[in-house]
Amino acid sequence: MSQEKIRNMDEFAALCGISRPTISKYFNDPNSVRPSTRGRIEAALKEYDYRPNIYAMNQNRRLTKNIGIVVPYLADPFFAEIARVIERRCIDAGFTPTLFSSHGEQGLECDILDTLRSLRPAGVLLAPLGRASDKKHVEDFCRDVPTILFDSNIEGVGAAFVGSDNFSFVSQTVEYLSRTGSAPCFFEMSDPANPNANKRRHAYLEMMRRLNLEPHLVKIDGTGWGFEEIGRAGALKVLKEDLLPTDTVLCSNDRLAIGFLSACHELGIRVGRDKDCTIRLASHDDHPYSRFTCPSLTTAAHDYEAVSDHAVETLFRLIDAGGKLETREETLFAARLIMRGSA
Amino acid sequence: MSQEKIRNMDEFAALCGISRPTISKYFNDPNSVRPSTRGRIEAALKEYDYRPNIYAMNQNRRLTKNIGIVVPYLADPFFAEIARVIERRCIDAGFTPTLFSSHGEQGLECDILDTLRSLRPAGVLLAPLGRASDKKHVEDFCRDVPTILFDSNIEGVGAAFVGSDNFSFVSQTVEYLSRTGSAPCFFEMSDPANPNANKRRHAYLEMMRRLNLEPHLVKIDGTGWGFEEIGRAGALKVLKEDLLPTDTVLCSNDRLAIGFLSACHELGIRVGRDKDCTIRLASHDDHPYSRFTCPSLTTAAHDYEAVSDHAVETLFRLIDAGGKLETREETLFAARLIMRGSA
DNA sequence: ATATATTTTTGACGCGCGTAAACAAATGAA
DNA sequence: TTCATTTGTTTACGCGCGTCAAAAATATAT
Repeated sequence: MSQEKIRNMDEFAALCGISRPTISKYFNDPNSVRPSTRGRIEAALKEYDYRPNIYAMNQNRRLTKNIGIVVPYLADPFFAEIARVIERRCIDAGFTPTLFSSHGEQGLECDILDTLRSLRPAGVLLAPLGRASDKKHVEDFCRDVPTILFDSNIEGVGAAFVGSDNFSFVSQTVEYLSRTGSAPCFFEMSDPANPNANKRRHAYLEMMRRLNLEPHLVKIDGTGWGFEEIGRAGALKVLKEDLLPTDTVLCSNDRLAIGFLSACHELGIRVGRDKDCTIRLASHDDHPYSRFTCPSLTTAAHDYEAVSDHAVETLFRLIDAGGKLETREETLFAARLIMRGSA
Repeated sequence: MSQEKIRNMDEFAALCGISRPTISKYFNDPNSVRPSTRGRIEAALKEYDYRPNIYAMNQNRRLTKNIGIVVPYLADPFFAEIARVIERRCIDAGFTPTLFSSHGEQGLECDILDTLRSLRPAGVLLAPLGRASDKKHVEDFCRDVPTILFDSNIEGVGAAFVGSDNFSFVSQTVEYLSRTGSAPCFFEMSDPANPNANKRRHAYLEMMRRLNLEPHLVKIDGTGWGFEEIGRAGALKVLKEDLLPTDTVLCSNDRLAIGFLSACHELGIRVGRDKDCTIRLASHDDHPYSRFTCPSLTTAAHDYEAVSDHAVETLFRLIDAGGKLETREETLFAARLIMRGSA
């Protein structure tokens, strides 16, 4: 490789023996130039390893090749994992994804959207905070920037929503638990941040009604995104004060369940299907750690692949369509029940 | 707020009744203009909510206000957490951090560094993959871009290294375990990706030597970043084949320990300090989930705050100094022993 | 070989802002 | 008031690239 540094596209074009506009065209879409010239450019590219200045590119392009990915809480491995898959797909499609985490804070989510707006991205994949979101702010943003919501829906906001079908999650766990033992109570935060939590509660109530069973909601206190600790503290209280209406517990999500298991262990309560167990516990999400809990967690799994794939594909369609879809699409993917040791 | 959209700094300057260069100066450093003019600018800013075009800014600035943060594996809550803290510090200091995850892949780490190079960041905080890194590539990068390494050191690369003192971790756990029961064997991957793992092994051997105890290394197979599964599989094998030389196990890191606990539960082996427990287990890192395992994990904790703070402060010093430090600094922070249920 | 379609070149302008120099105005102390 | 100092204005240029129109070169079909 030659050592001389190339300052700009003009110099590189001169070294190629090709005009600058053609080089520019190549970088916008390598297939838009004749194969023979493409070959010459790529040969020179190997030789001199030139890269166009992104800032100059993005300043003049009407639309950048950037894609924003926003998740509510990156320290949650669930989001870390889904972000990883989405990131990869964007890169493979020739885009430049940038990852942001709202860290559970409304102010930060707003800041991120403002920053994102000035990045003029081709599109954005946004998993909003949910109830903690500044709804108007998100709405305004989505009006200006082609955005797909995922994981957590805000009615009417964004060009499309891609997520999981909460009823599918809960119906499977409730059905399984009821069929194989006693019916579950539903363990959740009294004031959940995520709208999925509300959908899951409704699904639980609906399923119990269909099965002609009496529903029991066990609501625990706590705010923020430290779900494990909230679940642990709530479970300790409920268990100590003997407030559990059934011996079968269905947690709204896995992170609460992880806390619940911790509390059980602390109190010497055995969880699982075995004879010496007094509690059965199941949950939702198939959190990356749920297979390593003690006992491993019976849960309903997101179809990670399907959600990420479809979210990304919808975004690409949206971008191709110029930022507008005829109608707002909502796509929900079914859950898959994963039976493990806890129930 | 007025509705007319402002296209550029010229228009905004006209609306302020102030010249464009002064506006430009303000955005580079609000304190560089007289308080009275600053007030007028900020008043107009509220009125018209103008934001300068980042691309045009960065194209012309000799140095951008961007800071790159690179971690080896974002789905590991340990890195997610440390990235969160660092991100916040950068924002508060007026920089624009961008987060990247190498996802455990050498190729991706190289790509990220290339991308980062063309972003012309003011500085980079890099936690390299470690042994899986393309050392030459990282070295080349660090020569061109002001970079602080953290978490995982590469000798002589980057302007400084900030991390934890592995000897401090291991000495405390080994001392504690030996004093309160039998001496531990050391449970680790036979081919660990992270250089910290090697330092920890050496520290274990050294501590055992000092205490006049016989060391035992238990090495398990596995590659990649799925440490929990590797730890679980390894522990299953070791436990089933009765290869454990002692009843006290010290894991190289918490994620392996989480897998180990999972295996123990599967085999009906009780872990902890109680009379009916047959194994004591301790580890290192104070992983965010280690307090929720069953039993909760006795571990040596990173001083997250100190590491992130010092890494960021060193980077700011580096940036102020124009990208070069007189000598390469290495700062290590001591661990704090956290006694929980597992040992 | 000729006509037609495709690709490339040339030349030029614009994007929005950084920055420098020379000058004007405001400030503050003597 | 006067002079020195800070702060702001004016003017002008440059950054690296997108993009357009017209002309030239090349490829494909007849």
